[in-house]
Amino acid sequence: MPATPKANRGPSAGPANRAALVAAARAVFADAGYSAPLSAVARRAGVGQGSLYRHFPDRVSLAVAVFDENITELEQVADSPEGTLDDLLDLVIEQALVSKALIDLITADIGDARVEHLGTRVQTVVATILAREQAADRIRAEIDTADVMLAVAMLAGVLGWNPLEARREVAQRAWALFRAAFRPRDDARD
Amino acid sequence: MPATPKANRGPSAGPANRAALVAAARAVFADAGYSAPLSAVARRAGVGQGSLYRHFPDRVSLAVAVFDENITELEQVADSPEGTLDDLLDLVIEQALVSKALIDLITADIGDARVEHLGTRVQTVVATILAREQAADRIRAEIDTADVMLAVAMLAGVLGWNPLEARREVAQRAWALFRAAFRPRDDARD
Amino acid sequence: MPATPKANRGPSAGPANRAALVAAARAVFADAGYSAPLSAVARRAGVGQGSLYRHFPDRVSLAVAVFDENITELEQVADSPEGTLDDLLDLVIEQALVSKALIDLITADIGDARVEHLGTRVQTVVATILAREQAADRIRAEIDTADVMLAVAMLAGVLGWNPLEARREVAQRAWALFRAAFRPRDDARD
Amino acid sequence: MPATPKANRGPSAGPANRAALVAAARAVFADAGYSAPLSAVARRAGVGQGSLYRHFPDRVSLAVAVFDENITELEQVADSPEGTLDDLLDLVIEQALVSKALIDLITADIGDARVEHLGTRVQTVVATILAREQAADRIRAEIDTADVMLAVAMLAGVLGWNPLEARREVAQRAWALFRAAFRPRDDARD
DNA sequence: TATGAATGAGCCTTCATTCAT
DNA sequence: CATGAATGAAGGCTCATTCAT
Repeated sequence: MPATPKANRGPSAGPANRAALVAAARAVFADAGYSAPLSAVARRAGVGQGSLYRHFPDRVSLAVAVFDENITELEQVADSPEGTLDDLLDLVIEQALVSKALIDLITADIGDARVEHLGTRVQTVVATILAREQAADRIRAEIDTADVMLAVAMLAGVLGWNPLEARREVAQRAWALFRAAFRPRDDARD
Repeated sequence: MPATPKANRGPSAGPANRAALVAAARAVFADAGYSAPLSAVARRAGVGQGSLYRHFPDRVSLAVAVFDENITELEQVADSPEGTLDDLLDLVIEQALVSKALIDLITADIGDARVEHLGTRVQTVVATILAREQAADRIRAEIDTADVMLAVAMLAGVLGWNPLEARREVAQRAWALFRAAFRPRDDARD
Repeated sequence: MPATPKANRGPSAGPANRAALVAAARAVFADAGYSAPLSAVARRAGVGQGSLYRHFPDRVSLAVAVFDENITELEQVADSPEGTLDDLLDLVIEQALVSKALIDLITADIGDARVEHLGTRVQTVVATILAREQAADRIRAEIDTADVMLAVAMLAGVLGWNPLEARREVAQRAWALFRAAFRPRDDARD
Repeated sequence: MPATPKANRGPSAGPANRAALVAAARAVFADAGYSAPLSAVARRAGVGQGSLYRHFPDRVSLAVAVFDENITELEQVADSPEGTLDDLLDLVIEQALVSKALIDLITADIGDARVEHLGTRVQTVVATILAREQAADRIRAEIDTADVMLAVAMLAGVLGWNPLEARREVAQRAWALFRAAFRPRDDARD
């Protein structure tokens, strides 16, 4: 005889709720940063706090679910035979807004196994693309995967610190630096 | 309404308290990040909350006091006629732990005039050193201050994300990339 | 980060909590005035601070809930065909303790829409009763609603300033003044 | 060898400081209400906190000093042979802004002996003027000092609750009520 | 299983009061 | 005797987490 347990679509709502939570988290993280209240995520997803906790027991697991989708996109670049480093970076730049939260996630929860798994996947993507670029002699042989990972991380980092309007320009400037650094020695291109 | 005001070393403790607060803030920011509780700073400084607020009315003013010291060190590099970009970067790397919080400060409080003043000072340092390097033909002419600022920012950023043990190596790798990017075209050095 | 969440009687406690909060607020406002700590209200209601804020996001909303009940009582006087100004004033006098806080509320948060709504409701009550009294020729025609509102406000005000024991007498004295002021000119009653 | 104990005009500054504190308190109470921070009073007076506490050990003693001056003005009306109740009320209305804080003082610290002394002085003023008015047959004989005190208190009260712009009108309305209440029965004036 | 209210720890901030100089 | 910094208790508010329904 208590109040009115509003709605309860039952167990069937499970997967739908999960998806709604991930989408809401992506939006909330983008709007309010990685440290936004989790209650805001649940509210935006139209889901109870309890369900949030059931699907994602902690902040990291939620964030990992969000960025899983981002990294899947990156993997598609690697999977496409024509995917270049430029394509990868373009994608990273597009994802920059949410990537800011990704950076925060990585920063805040460096040691977490799930986060490291994310890093490994990115590393695979980078390695694949780098091999392709070096085979085409567009990147000098001395550059290794760690170098490119570092460049990608630094690029994503600065993008996150800059306001939306400045990002395109900052990205171009940074990318020009890295192209110069990666370029074969006798390469005259700019 | 303090029930039992335990002690009061008097106004003479003022300057000492201020210094203790800045030192405590440096340590706390390094340990727990820029968003660490201010109460932890007061506690670590062995100072009442009220005194913290008297000296530094908000988080930014405290952070600015911390980083002021860092930037003063950077300026000494610029002021020394033999100060090179390598010297500057070495210093930034040394400061990296706290610089992480600097980045957070800049990120979080972009619009603040005091923060912008900090940025301007760094920019002056970078411009001075860059001019010296270009005069000595150690950096190609196309590189401008914004490029180097970006490199410094990116370097400081990644260092912050990495665990202490990895920093030296990451710094070397990143710095190698930037040296390659900055190097005059026909320069054969590595 | 609650170390040990002692208890949780569940959502079913909601309505009971709300009622307990209103009752506690009534008591606390009466004891310690309108500016009493809200934490005291939560404590007295036996409810967590968070629940207080969930039910009443700010002090005004809590006060409005308290006074809503008082004004409902006043409205019942207006709704009863035999309700006279004397009845209304009797009620105000009974409510005087809490009415003091009402006055403070009105004083402190004059511009608030919710507070203005409260005022409007009182005004309606007064207008209704005044019309009845004037129809019965017990109050002279020159007196308007604003006059009576003013009298009610002044009465409530002084009552609040006086200690409990003195209130009855003060009320009679004040009411005698207002009766004299409201009385038709040639009325010989006292 | 500590900092620099700025200025210390020595004991001679005592009375001047006291006066400055009272003036500052009047202004601060008017601006920010009776519960304004005492530190604001010291600051506005250009005086150290310690001196404030030396002269006025608590809030009440400071407020009493402020209102002492107000009441002295009221006493001058009583002392002037032509001073009427209208004159008294005019003065109260003029003092209304600060009187709001007076009301708060009386409300908050009812039992305090110093506050009661203030009340006694007002009562004397009222008694003197009332006698004069009744001798001139401008107020009916049944009205006693307590009635007029009550009217003055109620008037001061409402004025305090109303915004500055509305005070003049509210005062007129209230005063019209009281004049009607006080007027000899067969008095046809309005 | 979903819901969403309840809980309470903890942070930020203000201010009365003390006291060394 | 004045100064003004130091102190710390207390109140406002937020939010992660639990749990009855």
